[in-house]
Amino acid sequence: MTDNAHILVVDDDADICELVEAALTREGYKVTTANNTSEMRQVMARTPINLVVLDIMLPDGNGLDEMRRLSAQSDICVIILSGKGEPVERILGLESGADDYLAKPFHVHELIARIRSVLRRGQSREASNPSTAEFCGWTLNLESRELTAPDGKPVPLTTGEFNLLHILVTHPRRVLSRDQIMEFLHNRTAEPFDRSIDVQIGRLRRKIEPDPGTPTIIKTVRGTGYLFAQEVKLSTLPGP
Amino acid sequence: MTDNAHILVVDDDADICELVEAALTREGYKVTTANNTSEMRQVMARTPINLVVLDIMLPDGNGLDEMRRLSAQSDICVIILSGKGEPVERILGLESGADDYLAKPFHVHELIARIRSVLRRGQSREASNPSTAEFCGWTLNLESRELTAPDGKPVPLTTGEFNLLHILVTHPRRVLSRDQIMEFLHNRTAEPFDRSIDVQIGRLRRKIEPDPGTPTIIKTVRGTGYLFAQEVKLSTLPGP
DNA sequence: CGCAGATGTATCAAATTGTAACAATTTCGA
DNA sequence: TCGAAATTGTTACAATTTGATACATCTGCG
Repeated sequence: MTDNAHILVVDDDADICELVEAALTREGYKVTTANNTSEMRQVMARTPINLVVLDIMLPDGNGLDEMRRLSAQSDICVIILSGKGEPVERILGLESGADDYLAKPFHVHELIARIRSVLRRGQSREASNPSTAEFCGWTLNLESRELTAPDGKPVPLTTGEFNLLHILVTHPRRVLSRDQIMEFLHNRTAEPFDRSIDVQIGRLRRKIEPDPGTPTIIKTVRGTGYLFAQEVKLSTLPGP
Repeated sequence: MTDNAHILVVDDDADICELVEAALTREGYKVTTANNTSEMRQVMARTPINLVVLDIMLPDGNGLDEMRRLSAQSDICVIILSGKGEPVERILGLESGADDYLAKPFHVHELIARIRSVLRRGQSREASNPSTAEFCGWTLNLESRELTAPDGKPVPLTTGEFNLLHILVTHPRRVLSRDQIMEFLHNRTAEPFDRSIDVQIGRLRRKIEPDPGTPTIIKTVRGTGYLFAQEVKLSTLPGP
């Protein structure tokens, strides 16, 4: 499925479409291109697509709305392309349905890497619910609630720290708002001046960031929320 | 057994029932649907069900109470469907005897994957009523009620300690609320300021944890209950 | 620059859990 | 049946975890 995925590239710039199509074809993917929203809709109506690479700045209307509808009902993955200077973070909230994003201009290699990553993630998501999450050498066991450092030593987590990290690693490369996190943890929305999430994020950072002062794993997205910035490998270990 | 499992889908939304039924039937499962709690009860009274997919937001009362009783006594697996915004801990631990949960709206593929996973896991539980449980080198004989340390020495357990360890090892990697434990041990619910479970947990930890100060086998989930964190091998025949 | 809003974080108070000590209860043998 | 020993539940207090608050820092903007 991953090897032979069918990818739809949607961009109004024909040069970009051509370039990306060539590169992805070389990688062994089936590729179709579309230059606007209506073409995209047509293609998707008649062809089973696994992943869409979508420029959000299309001339004929907002592809995002369309996308949201699609990704809500199907298993289609979405990678967003955004113009430079775009408030990327706002687009990448969970509601958007996007799996990853890439800012223009981008290297084709980077896009290919993201596509692989997203497809792999989608596959394992489909496979079953993960029991472990690996990132930057760390391993979080979601069943036994144990965190293991890159050097193999166990790092104790409190209940709240584990729960927070749990949400983050299962939604990597997505900006999670404080409301979303709060809802996930306590089924309530964040009060106007609620800082509890920030404090917990801080405590978690002190345990897993190499330099908590300049975080590289859990990044802050000012005005929006937090982002698990590293790649996560989710896997399902146990099987009789 | 896994291949030909009989699944009961309980949801008040007829569309969802139909959709899920069609998909699961395609997968080769026997499927029955119910639109409310009383229908569910009727079906379960006359049909041997292997797994229940249950919407917790049913109009006619809380199916969870019913469910808890069932799953405590039988081998029925439960997958909860929840509206979004329910905190995971609450669903998977405290409230229910659920094996997994899925937030609405969900992908049918995702549900199928979870069902497979749960049935696979549940199979070993179902296969037998085990006579021994092994974990981290320890062996608990469920018939003779004897506990053997990794070094082969017998460790005496009191009745209460054995019963507590019994429910823990037979529900590994699942958060058990104090209420659930209390119900299992004494057939009553925990009083508001009842600390007896905590004390017993502490006593058990002192006997089996390498370092009772930082438990790795029996973990606390703050605000919810306790969790047997390590893998357990249940077997029917007395261990070698 | 300085301001306003947002985030980082030390500190404290409240809630929850761990545990020692003791009382109540049960078990079991004489 | 009685009583000693073992077990269990209760209570009080210690330790930990968590959320709230206050203030320090940072960021973007004029």
